[in-house]
Amino acid sequence: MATPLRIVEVDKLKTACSTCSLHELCLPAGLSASELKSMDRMIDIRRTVKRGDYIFRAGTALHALYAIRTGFMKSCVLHEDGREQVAGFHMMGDLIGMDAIGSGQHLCDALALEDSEVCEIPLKSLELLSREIPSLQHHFHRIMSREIARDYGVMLLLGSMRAEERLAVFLLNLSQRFAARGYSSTEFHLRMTREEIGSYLGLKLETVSRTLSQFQAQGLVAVQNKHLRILKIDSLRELVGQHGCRV
Amino acid sequence: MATPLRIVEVDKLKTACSTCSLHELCLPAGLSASELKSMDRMIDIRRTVKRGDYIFRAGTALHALYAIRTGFMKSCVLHEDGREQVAGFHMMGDLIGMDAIGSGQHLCDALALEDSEVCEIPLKSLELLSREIPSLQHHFHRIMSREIARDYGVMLLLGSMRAEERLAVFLLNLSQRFAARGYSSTEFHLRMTREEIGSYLGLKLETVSRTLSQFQAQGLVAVQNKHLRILKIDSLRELVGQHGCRV
DNA sequence: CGCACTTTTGAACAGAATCAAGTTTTGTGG
DNA sequence: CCACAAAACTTGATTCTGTTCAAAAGTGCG
Repeated sequence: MATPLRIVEVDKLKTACSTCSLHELCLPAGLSASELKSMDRMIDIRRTVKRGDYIFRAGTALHALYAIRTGFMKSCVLHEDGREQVAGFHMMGDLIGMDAIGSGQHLCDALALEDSEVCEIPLKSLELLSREIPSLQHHFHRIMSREIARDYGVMLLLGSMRAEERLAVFLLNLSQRFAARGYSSTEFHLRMTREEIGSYLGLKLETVSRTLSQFQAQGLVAVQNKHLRILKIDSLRELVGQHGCRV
Repeated sequence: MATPLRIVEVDKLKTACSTCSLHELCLPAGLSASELKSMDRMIDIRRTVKRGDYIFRAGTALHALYAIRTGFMKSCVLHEDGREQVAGFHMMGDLIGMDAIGSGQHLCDALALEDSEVCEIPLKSLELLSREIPSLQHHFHRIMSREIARDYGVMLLLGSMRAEERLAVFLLNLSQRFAARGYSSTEFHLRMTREEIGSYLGLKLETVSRTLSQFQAQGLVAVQNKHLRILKIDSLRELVGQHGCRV
């Protein structure tokens, strides 16, 4: 029996690892003391990035993957003619830069939407250590796979959902990710502009604004600028998939 | 200087490996005889699938990855409410099933659009062998990364392109993939229906049909049923990114 | 404190979806 | 090999969602 993909749960995140402050990468359980030490050696380079700084840019060579310790960032895919689109928003515990392994060059820009801190993880070191620690190897594969799964969810969103649904999915996804990190699932700050939300969802900023206003009028959320409170999370969930079943 | 992503070249494919008949997976060069033998042992299970057969279904446990030896298939992401969307079309040399590593369950259906042959690659074996053969390990990472890069391209397409551009990108992409496999880049059979093309591109089948007719009227292509000939490939390329720069 | 950026909201417009009808192709069984 | 039914495709007319254009109000950063 085929279980349908639940978009809003695509990137469930496990608990954090206090030892190395990396989340996605720290999952492998049951590591020995020496293995943990190797992990720490591998990810010892920390970088602080200010709001607006690039972590990496499209076209530059891949030096390392980056695990986000704190902060919030976006990645943008660029098209030849100058069009760009937000490919994802990333927060504490996310690993970014994996798109560059294939060609050795980054295919997107990654920039900080607020002052942030990242850990550099040299790909060579990660691969080296992966060969010694099977659970790390498998874990890394799972992280890459989850990124693919997330992308499939976005493709579904962009390809077959109406504006209201897209925004609802977006809010539910943020909610769930904040919750997984120990923050409130119903009240949070939108670190990005309406335009960036629109870019991610394949909508214009006006549409995002209008739809948010509509949600507020319906009593689903309370928005004030970047501060958002989800009032009826179940109604939001119902909204996704109920309307616009254009099969 | 940031080099923008060229969608139509996202999944460039290298030459095939005659030894094991796997393409994406066979790239690592300079393997020793014993390493090649290990590779062959790992991928010794072949499966023939008839047109319409599923290779795997969403919700089922991940048993193996599948390398396509011959044939043509699609993968479909499913939404809770029954909506489904084509997430990709796959042909000789492609590796599918990587979305399932994260959760251990497939998130999409994969089914054959024509009689095909696939090689099963047990994930455990692949990870085991990867630890012994660094070039295989890196190569596998590159394959996963390329899938992520492809997804970013699709996101850009779905999020910011108009119908004509989407179809042009689609045709150029097919053209280039056929060319990379030694087939004609200008003349090929569309193995999928208009509806499946539409699903992949976030369009309705009528729009796909109309746009194809329009391309034909403009002398860009010659279509007859599933047979397609690209007449002005440069015009198609110009079409992408020229129009509809809605930044 | 002021200027630039962001957001909201309205009105007109455009592109693609929907609805609908007719045609062609394909696959199956006699 | 042909006949027939089902599936796939094309094309037209209409509708609707989201974009575009525009203007005003609000926010926040330096």
